[in-house]
Amino acid sequence: MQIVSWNVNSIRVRLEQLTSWILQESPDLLAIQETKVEDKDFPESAFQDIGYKCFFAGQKSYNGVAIIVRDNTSCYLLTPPKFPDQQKRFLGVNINGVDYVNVYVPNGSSVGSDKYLYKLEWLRVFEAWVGSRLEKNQNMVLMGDFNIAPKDIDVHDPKAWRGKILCTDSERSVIKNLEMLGFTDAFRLFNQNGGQFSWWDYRLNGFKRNLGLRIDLVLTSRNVTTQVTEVLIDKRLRELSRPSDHAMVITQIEDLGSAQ
DNA sequence: ATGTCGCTCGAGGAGCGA
Repeated sequence: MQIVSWNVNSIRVRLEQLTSWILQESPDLLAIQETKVEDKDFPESAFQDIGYKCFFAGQKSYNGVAIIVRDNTSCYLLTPPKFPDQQKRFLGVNINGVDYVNVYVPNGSSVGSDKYLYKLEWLRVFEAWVGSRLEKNQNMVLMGDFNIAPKDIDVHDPKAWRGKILCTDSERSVIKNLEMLGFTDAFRLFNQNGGQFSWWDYRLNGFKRNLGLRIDLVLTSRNVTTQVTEVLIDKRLRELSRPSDHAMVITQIEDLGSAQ
């Protein structure tokens, strides 16, 4: 099972990049964030034309998530948590007994702002949902744009970012709490190096200078972690003209015998 | 270094969010 997380930053602008990539790589599942499109305008047929089907939860202008799978994939949608409002940031499916949960965690703007408080509240609801869901199903993959750099090694300039948005102890404690539930930051199973980022600001020529953060994560539950064989950050689409500001995270998971 | 994108509203460019 090859699964991909990508913050597309407008699926309409990046549609050609995305469908071309799918045709080349034939992934099994894509979790897409920041589609920025209402459901009635989601470009569903572009994926149907290449043999994939879509689930999507969108809104005008902001946010929006989608899960794209092969059209013969047998799956059902998960019931989302009760979040504080209607922003479209969560979409989960179950395939062969494994939950794939796609999240676009609020950015939080700046520490202390209303948006920051909303982010922490949203994360509290999410964390509680994960805890209760785990009691029913121990096979879980949490993936998406978490808008949290888990550790200083995930930040190009930890001193400059210390205590700033995406790097506060309050945000990072959410990752630690999920780890206490048994989840693992799968990328770090295979790569302990610094300088490994998934997002670079469009400004300041951030990508070419590798001024990035690793905020796009795949967190696997204990049962799944043992089956993960590879996690890569694929920067190829970030190198194209008119790129998203995020790179893809690609994860390979072997079959889960116990999950069937 | 207020830097760059994408979106909306509405018809040109300001304002918002990231």
